[in-house]
Amino acid sequence: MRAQPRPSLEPRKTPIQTRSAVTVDVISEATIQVLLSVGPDQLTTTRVAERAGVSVGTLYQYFPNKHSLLFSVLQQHLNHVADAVERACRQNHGERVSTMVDAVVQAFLDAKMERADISTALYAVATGREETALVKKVGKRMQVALASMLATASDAQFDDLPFTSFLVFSAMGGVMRAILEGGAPPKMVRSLRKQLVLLCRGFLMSVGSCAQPGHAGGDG
Amino acid sequence: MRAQPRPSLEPRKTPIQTRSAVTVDVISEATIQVLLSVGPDQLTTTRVAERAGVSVGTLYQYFPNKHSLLFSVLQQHLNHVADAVERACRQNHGERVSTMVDAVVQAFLDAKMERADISTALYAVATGREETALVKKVGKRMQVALASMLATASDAQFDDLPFTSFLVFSAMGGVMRAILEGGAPPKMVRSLRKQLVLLCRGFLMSVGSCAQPGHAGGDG
Amino acid sequence: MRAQPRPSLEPRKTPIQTRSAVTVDVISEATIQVLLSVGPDQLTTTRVAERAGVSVGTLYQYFPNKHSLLFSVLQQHLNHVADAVERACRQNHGERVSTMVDAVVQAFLDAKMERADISTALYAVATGREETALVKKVGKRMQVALASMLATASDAQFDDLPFTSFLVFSAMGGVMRAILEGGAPPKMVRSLRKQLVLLCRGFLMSVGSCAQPGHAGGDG
Amino acid sequence: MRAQPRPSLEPRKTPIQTRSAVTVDVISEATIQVLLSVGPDQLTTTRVAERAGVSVGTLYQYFPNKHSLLFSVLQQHLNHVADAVERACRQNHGERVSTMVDAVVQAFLDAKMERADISTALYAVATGREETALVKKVGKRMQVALASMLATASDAQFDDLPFTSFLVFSAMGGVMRAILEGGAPPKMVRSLRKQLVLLCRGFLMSVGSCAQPGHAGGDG
DNA sequence: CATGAATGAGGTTTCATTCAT
DNA sequence: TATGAATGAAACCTCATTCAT
Repeated sequence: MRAQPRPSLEPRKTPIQTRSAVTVDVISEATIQVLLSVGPDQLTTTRVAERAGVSVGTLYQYFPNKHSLLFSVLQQHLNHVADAVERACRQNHGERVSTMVDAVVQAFLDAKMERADISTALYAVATGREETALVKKVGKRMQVALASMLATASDAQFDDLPFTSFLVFSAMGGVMRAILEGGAPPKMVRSLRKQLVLLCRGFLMSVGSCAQPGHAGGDG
Repeated sequence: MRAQPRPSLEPRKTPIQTRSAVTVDVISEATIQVLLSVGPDQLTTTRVAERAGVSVGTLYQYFPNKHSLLFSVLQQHLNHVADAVERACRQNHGERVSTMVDAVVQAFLDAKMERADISTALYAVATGREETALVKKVGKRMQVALASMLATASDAQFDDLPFTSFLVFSAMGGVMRAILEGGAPPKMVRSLRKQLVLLCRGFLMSVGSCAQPGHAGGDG
Repeated sequence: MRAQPRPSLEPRKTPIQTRSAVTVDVISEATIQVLLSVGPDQLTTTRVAERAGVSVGTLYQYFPNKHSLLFSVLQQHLNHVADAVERACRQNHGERVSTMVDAVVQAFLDAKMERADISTALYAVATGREETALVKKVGKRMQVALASMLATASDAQFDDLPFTSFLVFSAMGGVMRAILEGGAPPKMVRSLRKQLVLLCRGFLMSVGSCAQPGHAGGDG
Repeated sequence: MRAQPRPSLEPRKTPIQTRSAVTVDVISEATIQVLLSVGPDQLTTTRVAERAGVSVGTLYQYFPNKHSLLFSVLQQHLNHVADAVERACRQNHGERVSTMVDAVVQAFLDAKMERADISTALYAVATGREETALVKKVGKRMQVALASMLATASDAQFDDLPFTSFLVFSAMGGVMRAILEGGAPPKMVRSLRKQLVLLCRGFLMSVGSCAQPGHAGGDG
């Protein structure tokens, strides 16, 4: 039987016991590996199970269907990145824009590069409706975090913070993707960080109005 | 891991006669429609043929396999966009950076928005190895055009033009994608153009060094 | 001309468990039945699976493709026959030519007739390149066995044993085929054996030179 | 539409006009070529038409369906061989067995070797019911011719001429096939003729009773 | 809980045949 | 009469999913 009306995406059992948790991780990791080695079209549940060293049956104990497997891996990765960005934002409230940009770029880049293979593999997964929605949702989280940080900038004010944040993140996202799918030239990452900072800072400078010191701009 | 022959992507017969040419177009258009209505995973050659109002057999007369069908549609679209961008670049050699940015953003945005449905549908297609490679290749074309235009800017110079162009395009691409997949808010497109210009201009100002001090070339 | 991958002919999984082994046999037998009832052109994997009482999927667990299924059945049969002939040859080293001929004809005929239906059905299978090659290879085995037995004949010597054996077997093979495809008249088989013996013996007498002068070996 | 209840095998139009006759021949020859170059499984009507330099439509003007095309080619070849054999038999009534055997072997071998490629290609065609029946029928013709010749042998008499002829031809046929499918070693054909003569003669000597000259021995 | 053989709907693709031009 | 684009039934084969062991 083929996939019917897209049943639940929730993992089947919350792994409380250690063994289960390990199994889930093994399967998730195997998913990435298969994704990278044969691509999303050749990814089959059997193949993932094989690579994970478990039987298909076991895989289906932890994930109700193939879709949920991919979805879960994507979700995990996106959340990981968003968490990092949120943390960075939280820690830089009240700073100057330049500092903020440094911090966010750094956090975003590090989170993505930490497991560049995963980041790369997952682009091919974020294809369906639900995936696109998820990407959007988690993206929103980061945008909100960025926006509320920028609102506290000591040296600038912004008109349309939601849209501005949206632009910053989608631009950064586009660059990341191009880099990762292009097969990240090793040392380019170095200069990448600087350029990304320039890109974001340049933009924020353009759209923000300088705030005179001592004049803590009103609205949030 | 299974070896995949992935046979030729070349169309099977070059449509010389009118009827054939029409058929090919009908099929390509149907592909877009199906992509938009059911998504890439539910896209089947049968469905495409149905939507096109031809038989599967006919589809296979013009495309050797499903993959080549999708590839062809993607290629067409990307080339369309790249052509527009190249044209814009060619026509603005020697101008000031600001003008250049305006022109390129305009061209890119228009080309993408002209058939926003196609642009959107195809994100889900640019997933496999070959597709990614194609995106990269056509992207390169645009970057080269941009770079050689920027090299003639009357009011600025750039250090690493290839990388700079790469960044500009991947940033713009990222924003476009986010907008399109987000379901382009109607009037947002207006402001989008302005913001995109700011984004690119801001970045280029940051990385470029002003050319002739005191000589603010008078443009129209 | 189209390149044909013709992928592996190797069975997909060696059936270790009892259930599997049974399944493989059931499928092989069904293949024969279908071959006999509808002929090779109407033989489809679905039909075979149906007849075997399993699903197509199961069939494909054990045979990577239709071709391998037919090949496997052919191989099994040919080996069965060749084994019988080899055994007969081994057991009659040193005998007189007449005895040898009796033994070989008997073995060959019995092996073929034991499952006359299979023998008959498979003629239609030995059609492609690989099948022809297999027939040739297994034929060679029998010829070698025959040749090395004839070399030890107590009452004759032969010049060109390889070619002689080749002729003996291809002649016998031709007769067998004609009989089987003609729809073996029941009692004809009786006389067939005698005639086949005459055919082979007559030929071997013609090409072989008598060994012991004065001892003109009589008939068996 | 697929082949339905095996419609007529008769060529659609008897080619009275020269042009038609040529076309039919061109198509028949193309069939052989395709058979030899890609094998029976890859033989398609389109492929044959291409090779023949005509359109599929034209092919279907002369042959009602694919089956009839193959059947016709087979028939032509078999008749050609049978004609040669019949002629040889007719011309050697009243001769001695040895002469008869020489003549028949010669005729058979020559007819087969004249277009060894055709002979070889067609083995793969004589697979279905109708083809087998045809082979049998034409074989019968030759057997009858042989039998009625042997009945007039000046130096021997035979018990069961039908069966004897059947054996002679099926043995010869088997050898021919093995030689042709084995890829006829060039000079082997020379010795082949001699061996074939020995084979047949040896057998006929065994089963026939010598007739004393002048003594037209009755039967047992 | 784990296993992996079995399932079968359904996708991709072919190709004999027709018929409008 | 020749053409070859169009047809669509049907073949091959895959793979998500289940369930008896």
